[in-house]
Amino acid sequence: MSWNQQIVKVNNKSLVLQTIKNQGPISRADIAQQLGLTKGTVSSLVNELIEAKLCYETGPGESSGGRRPVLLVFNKAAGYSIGIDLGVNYILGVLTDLDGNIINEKKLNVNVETYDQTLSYMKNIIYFLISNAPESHYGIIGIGIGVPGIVNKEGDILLAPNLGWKQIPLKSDLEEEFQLPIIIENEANAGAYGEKCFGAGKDFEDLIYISAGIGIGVGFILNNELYRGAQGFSGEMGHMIIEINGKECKCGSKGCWELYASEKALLEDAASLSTGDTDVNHLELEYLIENAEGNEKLSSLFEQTGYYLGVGINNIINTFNPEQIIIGNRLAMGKEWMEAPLKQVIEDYTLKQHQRELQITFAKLSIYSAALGVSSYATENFLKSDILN
Amino acid sequence: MSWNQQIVKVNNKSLVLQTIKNQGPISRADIAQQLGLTKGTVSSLVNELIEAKLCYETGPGESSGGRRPVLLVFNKAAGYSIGIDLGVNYILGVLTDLDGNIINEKKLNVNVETYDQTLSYMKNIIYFLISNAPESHYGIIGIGIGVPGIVNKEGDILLAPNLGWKQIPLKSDLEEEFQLPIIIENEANAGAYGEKCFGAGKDFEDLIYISAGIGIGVGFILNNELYRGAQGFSGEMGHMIIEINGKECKCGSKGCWELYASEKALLEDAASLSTGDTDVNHLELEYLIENAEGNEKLSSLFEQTGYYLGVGINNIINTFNPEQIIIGNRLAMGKEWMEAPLKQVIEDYTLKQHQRELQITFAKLSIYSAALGVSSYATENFLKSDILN
DNA sequence: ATTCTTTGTTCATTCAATAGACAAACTATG
DNA sequence: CATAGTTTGTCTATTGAATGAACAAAGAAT
Repeated sequence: MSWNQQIVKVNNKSLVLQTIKNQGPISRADIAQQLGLTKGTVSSLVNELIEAKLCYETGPGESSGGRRPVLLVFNKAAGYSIGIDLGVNYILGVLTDLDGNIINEKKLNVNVETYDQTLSYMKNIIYFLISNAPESHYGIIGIGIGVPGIVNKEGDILLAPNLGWKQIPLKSDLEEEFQLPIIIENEANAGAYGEKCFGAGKDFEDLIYISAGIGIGVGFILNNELYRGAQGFSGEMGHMIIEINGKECKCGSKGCWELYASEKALLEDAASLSTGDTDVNHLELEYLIENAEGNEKLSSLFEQTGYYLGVGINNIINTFNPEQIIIGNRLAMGKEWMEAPLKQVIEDYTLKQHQRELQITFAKLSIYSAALGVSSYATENFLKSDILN
Repeated sequence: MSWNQQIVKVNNKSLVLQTIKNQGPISRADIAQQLGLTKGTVSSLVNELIEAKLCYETGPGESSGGRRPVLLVFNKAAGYSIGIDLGVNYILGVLTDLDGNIINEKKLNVNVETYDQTLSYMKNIIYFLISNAPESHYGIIGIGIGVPGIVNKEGDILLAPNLGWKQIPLKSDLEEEFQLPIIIENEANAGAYGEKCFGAGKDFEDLIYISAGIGIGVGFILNNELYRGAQGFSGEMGHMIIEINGKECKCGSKGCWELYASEKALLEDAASLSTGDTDVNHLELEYLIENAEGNEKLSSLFEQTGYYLGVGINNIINTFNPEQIIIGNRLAMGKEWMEAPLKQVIEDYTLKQHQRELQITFAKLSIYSAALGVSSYATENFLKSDILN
């Protein structure tokens, strides 16, 4: 609520740590100048950070005409974080250091069915990652889970249509099992955060991440922070109406964006192409992408999806005026075919002012966006926690 | 950048002032308990606020079993703020005290034409309000202007289609004239802020204000703050595509929301009703509303507009997961006819989770939303400025 | 009349940042 | 190579904002 000296100290210590983390190796003098603190203050804060094993001194740096500086680096191995991407037909777990480097990973290609079954898969992955983690001062500092569904702020999954789940107390189940800080996040939010921290969105403050998979979800980074909405359900833009009286959607509405621009829509259209070869096994996105070259029907299907993606993105841009749009999740694999028609829609339709200084890119972290996002979120929570006291 | 004792003091003083402003009359002891500060700290901060004329002691309050408290009240007359709503066919100016009460107002019903002409109207209104303002310690503390167009963060109007303006340096022109802090804000943002401070949105943290007039603009209050987008152009949702290959829009796109749900759309449809009575003078919203009763063609036109408004609002809700939607500006006058169909669309189409704990209302401040919003914004800037040092 | 509560002030204490002095370590220069 | 100038990092006295405890004033309760 109110402010006092202790809060000042914690905030300044956190700023010093962030500076070392982002710009290290860096000297005390440089930190002081950048943050506008005195050298003495920085010295004492750094000493506490060193004592807490959050950073350490490395060799001396280059002199710039005087005494050589002692360089400080962030101790990325002070602990390890776990991120899980719970997909519809896979579970991907990563163990990362505090800088977000993947140290270990495990992927299970399983179709999610019952919650109990899936929970046990997840626990196995987590136990595997924990038991193979390197020794460290803080050990495992937290676990983040990205989930394709509607998650409230308490960490319950209210609804995950593509998993067929409802009302799942995932956070408390995992807290009970692991006695560690647990973060449950919508998969699009997780992806947005991942790309913001490590991927295409590194240098941007206002970006929108579009998770185009079986369905479409959207994650918002506004003013450098994830925006979750009043109850935590923001970003369900797959159900934005882009065609009044359009196709009927399972959600009860009509003309929803994801009926036109999702992987599911693409696969259904591909099936109805009925080239005689309607073997359902071939109807996988990977297969379609491989075979689009030279197949005009298929490639124009991708172009159509790109067009429809562009329509929704037009709406997003006019709404948010973001600096950057990142297209991620499985459909991003079709970049080669979709990028041109997508950008054409924006150029033709979107308000000109919004197009200046706007970047539209595809995700850089491929399948790791969401897992790295939640892992990094857990790390950030840890670095802003009581360890600074 | 970094933190120190002075910042702590300013923040605490600001908190004390806000507490007095929102909850006054209140005692020093109550403030201390609420903010978690000691009585001594509050005492000394309050004394400085009294010295700065920002609050004063009023009579003693009721005893709760001991010494009677000295009650403090915010000095709403320490200065006055000016808010201007620049409409397409009117200019409304208000002078408010620091609590947002309207002390004086002046409305000009003029059709905006050239910038120079309009600027001179505005200056006249401002001079009128300034010269008739009561004596006060700080005098006029700032001027806010709400503009129906795209405004950048520097206070230039980049584009105001309904005024026919481009690249107008409004802020610097006014600063030069009045030597006062000037705030230029998009009209929808201004309205959102007004309703948040004084109207339907008082107790909400995440709300969306829909300014449905000739065009449609939208203002976002997210986490209690106005969100403006990367460059300040957020909320241009009138150009959200809700019908692929729909009607052509002047913006270059097709199927834009405001082609279906704005006042302009309604008027055009009404004109094409051609009941023989196509006198253009009658084609004013006020006239249509008055005559809708008993006129089925007209009333169903309003219902249709309500339906289309609902479609866009559905998209907004699924996107933002707000606590509240406020429909404002001129179309809000048609509440009687539009509310039911509008809410029906939401009930039928919007994801059920988002509907819980969601309120959809019409603006409470009627034509004053925007003017009060910018005036209040100027006030807030003043109360968080150097006067606290 | 006495005791207990509550309010608001005062003052010594605490603690984080600051400013400035200083030693150590390095560069540049004649 | 000796000297002067720079840069780094530490140390110490000082500043200033919040704290906590004591206390007087004012009222309630008995």
